[in-house]
Formats: sequence, structure tokens, C-alpha cells
Amino acid sequence: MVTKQVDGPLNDADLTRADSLAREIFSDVANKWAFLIIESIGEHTLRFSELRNEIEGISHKMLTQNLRMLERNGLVERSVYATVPPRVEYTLTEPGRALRATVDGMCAWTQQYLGHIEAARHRFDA
Amino acid sequence: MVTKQVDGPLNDADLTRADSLAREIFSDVANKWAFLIIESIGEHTLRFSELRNEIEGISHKMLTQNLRMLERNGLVERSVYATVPPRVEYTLTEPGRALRATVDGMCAWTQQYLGHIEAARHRFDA
DNA sequence: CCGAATCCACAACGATACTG
DNA sequence: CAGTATCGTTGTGGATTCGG
Repeated sequence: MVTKQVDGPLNDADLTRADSLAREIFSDVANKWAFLIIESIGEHTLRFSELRNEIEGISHKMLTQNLRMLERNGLVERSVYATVPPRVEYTLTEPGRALRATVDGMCAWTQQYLGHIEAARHRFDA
Repeated sequence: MVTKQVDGPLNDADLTRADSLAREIFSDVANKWAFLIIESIGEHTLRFSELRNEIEGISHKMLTQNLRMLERNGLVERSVYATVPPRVEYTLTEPGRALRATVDGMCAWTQQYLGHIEAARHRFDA
């Protein structure tokens, strides 16, 4: 469970260890850069610079930060080749590929409801 | 498409209007509070205060901000009843329910790989 | 080529107070 | 009860620089 389902007064102690871990993971992974990185890697093996080129608008810093985070959580694997110049490649691990299904779903959802959402925005902004 | 798939030098003009809209939606929706709100509402009809209680750790401000954003994008519907005290209820719209499938997938993923991730973290932190 | 560290501008966020 | 506004603090994220 990621959201609370009980109804009493709430405090931190209400979260079990597993719940708080789940929330932590959620906070890490449920962000746009992480999703875009996972989507970009997909089944490929990509270098840092390739990822940087593929993800429009991501900064060097954001890319490294999110790659570290994803590596720490075991979603991507980082392979370093001690060549000159150095070569670093990223691939999705099994958990990473599993999550990719979810991210793909969201991409499809975005495409499907694009017009719908645009219309809703115009209505709201008026 | 949400990520770029071409390989030339990149600039903002490379994004078509639909792409930039897709990215905007992605930036809005792919964040942890939005996901937790969607997950909490689910098939229910919840009041502001009920959402506040159900989502551990969300502030009044974050909840209103994200609810406005989701309403603007047409994912939640807001119903105001002019009673005393006022009563405001939130439900998912059709696009919102469609996205919920994705969010559910992520919740399930989190549960499934919880141990896996925890182990990966310990390895990484060492 | 990749990544870490520094600096700093500005956005995010929480707390608080006020309105209908 | 729900929402807006303001304020002060924290944190995010970009630009840059240096190092392996």
C-alpha cells in the first residue's frame, strides 16, 4: 500500500517500515526525468551522451543525478569501460524493464488523451 | 512520442506542437503527489479533507495545487455544494480512470520489487 | 567522455493567517 | 470546510569548472 487506508488520526508511526520504503521508492521514481530515462533506454544500451541527446531539455546534472538514483534502486545497470575517452553505458535491469511497461502505458495514455486534455485546459483557463 | 528519436543536433524547434504538449502533460502528471491523489480517489468520491487524511504527509497547499492541476488537465472533476459548511468532492474523470490503470501498475510494481530494491540500495550504499 | 563539486538564482514547499 | 495569499526557508536545478 502506498496510500493510507485507515481512518483514525494519522501520524508517522502509522506507516509500517514496508510502507515508508514504498513511499520512498515512489518519491524517487515517480518523477518525469526518471520516466523519460527509462523510456529512452528501453531495450537499448545507451551511453551517457546518447541519453543526453535523446532526452530533450535534460541537463547534465539532472541526468547524472537521476541515473545515480535509478542505479541505486537497481533499475539501471551502469557499465564503465576504461578506454580513452571513457565509455559508460546504461541498460535497464529486470526490475527496470518491468517498470518500463508502466511507463509505456503512461506514454500511450498521453497520446490517447492529448486532444481531450488540451480541450480541458482551454475550458479551465477560461 | 515523448522522447526524441532522431539523431541530428537538437533544438527547441525540433519538438512539434503535439510533442511539446505531451511533454508538458508528462511534466504535470508524472509526479508523486499527482499519482498518490489519483490512487487515493480511485473509484471513490472524496472530499478535500478526506484526501488530506488519506495521503500521509501531503500539505494543504500541495493538495490544492495538485488538485487544481489535475482538474485543469481534465483528470479529476470538482463538485462544489453550497452548504454550510461547504462541501467539495473530487472524482476521477474518464481520462483520470484510464491513467489510474498505469498508476496501479506502478503500485503493484513497487510491492513486487520492494525487497529487490532494498537489496540494491544496500549494495549501492556500500 | 563522464562525473563530481561549486555557486547562485529561483521555484517549491510548509506554516500561518485570513475569507466566504 | 475549503480555498487563497503571504512569507520565510529549504531545496532544486542550471551553468561552470575541474578532475579522472
